Amino acid sequence: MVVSRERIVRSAAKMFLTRSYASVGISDLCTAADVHKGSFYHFFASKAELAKAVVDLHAAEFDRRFAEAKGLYAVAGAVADVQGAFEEKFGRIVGCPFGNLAAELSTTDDELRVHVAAVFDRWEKRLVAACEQAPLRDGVEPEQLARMILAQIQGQILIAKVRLRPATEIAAGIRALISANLKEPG
Amino acid sequence: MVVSRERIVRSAAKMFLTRSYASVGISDLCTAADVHKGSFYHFFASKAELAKAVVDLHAAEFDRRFAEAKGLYAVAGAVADVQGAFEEKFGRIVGCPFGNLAAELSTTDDELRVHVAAVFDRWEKRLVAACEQAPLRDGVEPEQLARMILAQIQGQILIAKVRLRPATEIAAGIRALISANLKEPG
DNA sequence: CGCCCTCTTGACTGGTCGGTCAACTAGGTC
DNA sequence: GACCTAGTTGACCGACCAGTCAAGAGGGCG
Repeated sequence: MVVSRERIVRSAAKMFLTRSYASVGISDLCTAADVHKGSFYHFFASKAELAKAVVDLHAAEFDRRFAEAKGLYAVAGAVADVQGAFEEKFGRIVGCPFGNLAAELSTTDDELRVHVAAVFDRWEKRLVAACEQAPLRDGVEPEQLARMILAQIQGQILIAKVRLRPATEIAAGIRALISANLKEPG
Repeated sequence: MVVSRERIVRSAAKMFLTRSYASVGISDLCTAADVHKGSFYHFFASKAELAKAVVDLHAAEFDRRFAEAKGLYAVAGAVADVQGAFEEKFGRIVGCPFGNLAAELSTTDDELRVHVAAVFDRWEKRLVAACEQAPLRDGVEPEQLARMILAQIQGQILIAKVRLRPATEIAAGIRALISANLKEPG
């Protein structure tokens, strides 16, 4: 059934977020997903392949949320919503699913690195589009601002994770960056 | 001798940067540091203790660099210098030593998380001081801007690592953030 | 019924992991 | 010389790791 594969990916997504990639063993994972080892390797050639599938799962979820968000501030809101949902589910900020995996694996698993890079590229493109439609202050380039917003999102999330700060603080930082670059801070 | 302990920490710092914490085994490490396992455990109670020592090593290096940097733009320059040095040494952006370890371990090793959080706190305090002496645009709070700069640094480094971009791009993002919040962009 | 195919089961493997240990060396001190 | 301490050596440990595999279950289809 499709169900088993999905259970595996969803369990992995949860466990990679609350622990880390390396600290989750295939056996742990199979127990959590109520699946046996052989089944796991029926669906995935390796643990690394699973990581890519987890990225795809999160990317699909993010795509859905971002499609609804119109305007720069809505992007900040979408990030805050997602992080807030994680916070509620896990009791703390657990980091960005992409950023976490990228930070841990991008030096050792180039395929995953490229996979995450593609997510960031798509994300940035959408930000550029939103920037182009916003009333930016003179001299502010949409591409430059989009990259700054993406970095701000990743940085705020990482710092909130390390400091155990609430998701609301993440959103505040992103909004402040946006308003600093608009003609009429809204 | 003191030399052995130092060789271990320096090797670990290098290997954690170019690979990751989990992917470096104690045996790998001992080989690289030309030390035997027993010696390692003479100096460190566990691998986790080593991680803290590595953070301390990097923190000392950063403190030295930052002490010289006067003014907000100098901070951006200091970050660029450090990342540029890593880039030259390793042939690519390998990430922030603190951010990398924090991202990988802060959910599973609370002591390390606190250790890195302290580094960020000190770093931020210095940024606040620099912001207070800078001609900020009206309505910009030094504390808020300092947190944004810290997040921008971490985010830019992480994204550069994932995308394999040069260190110069990191500096550009940080400088753009600063100039967007100054009265007279320099 | 027999055949195929997808999915499942769980025992198994070889290797690596972090960590332990008892024996040893080398200086310093009295 | 006797003793202490700091550092070194490398064999050793049990646990766990990612990954394998042969056997089977069960549904669809002729």
